[in-house]
Amino acid sequence: MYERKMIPNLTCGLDLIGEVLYGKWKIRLLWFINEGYKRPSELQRKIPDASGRVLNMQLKELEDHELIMKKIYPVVPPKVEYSLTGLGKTLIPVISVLGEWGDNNEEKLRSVILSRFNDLSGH
Amino acid sequence: MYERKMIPNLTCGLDLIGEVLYGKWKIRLLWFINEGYKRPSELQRKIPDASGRVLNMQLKELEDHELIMKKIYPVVPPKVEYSLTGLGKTLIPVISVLGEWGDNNEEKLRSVILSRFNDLSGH
DNA sequence: ACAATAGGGGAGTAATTTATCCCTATATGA
DNA sequence: TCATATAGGGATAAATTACTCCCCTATTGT
Repeated sequence: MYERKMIPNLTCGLDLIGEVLYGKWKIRLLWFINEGYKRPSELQRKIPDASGRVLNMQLKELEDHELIMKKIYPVVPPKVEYSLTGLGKTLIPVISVLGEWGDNNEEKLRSVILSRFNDLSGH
Repeated sequence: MYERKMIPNLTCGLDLIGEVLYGKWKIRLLWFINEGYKRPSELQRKIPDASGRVLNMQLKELEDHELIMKKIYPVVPPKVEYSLTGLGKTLIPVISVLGEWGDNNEEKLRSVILSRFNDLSGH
């Protein structure tokens, strides 16, 4: 397991939210859990670009940060369900704001993001 | 210069905003530019934990993504001023929402973030 | 006997991001 | 003559994140 070597700055609110949301799939995981996709296999099907291994690691971090809860049913084959904690639920409107800004500026953003790639392949 | 090998997914608004805000110092740079700290040396003084080199690279990406504008004065010693574009300005309320969530949950967040570090050093 | 299902984990590696070190240039002031 | 301020960049190292491969558990169904 990887062990961090640098201790993060936690001087302001932006540092704090950054620390818990930074992670390629975390926002999406929170979103889908909020929409009712609770089981790891369901989340995996919603996010096929990520491996199960990686989703699992990010879910673990979300759990450690107390944004989600994990319920393990003692059955075979195993059954697990995630749900948002109180803290996690308060993050949903924040994620909405992010998504809305992206949606509102979709064309412009897609254009500027992709133009950097075109410039690179040009030489 | 590093050249990306994987093309990002840009399927929804969350992908798009993630692409332009992902970067350790970017949100802070936007925030301080909005507060009126326009020159590279001023920004460097506001963010002493980052090297000038790194800030410069992130400023360049913000500029490529058309969130900020760069004005170069042809004087010696050189003078440069950054300012938010129209698109960049619309991001300020979004960043506010992020910061407020962090501020509102400051104690809780600090606690869960740091407890992971304590657990690690425990063995 | 064997595959399928559901969740998980170790080891190793690839991709990416961030940091460090050391240069460039020019004018001003001591 | 030498340090300072100002903005920047190349090369490389370090840190971090994400991925791939292969393994384990136990039960149900074929």
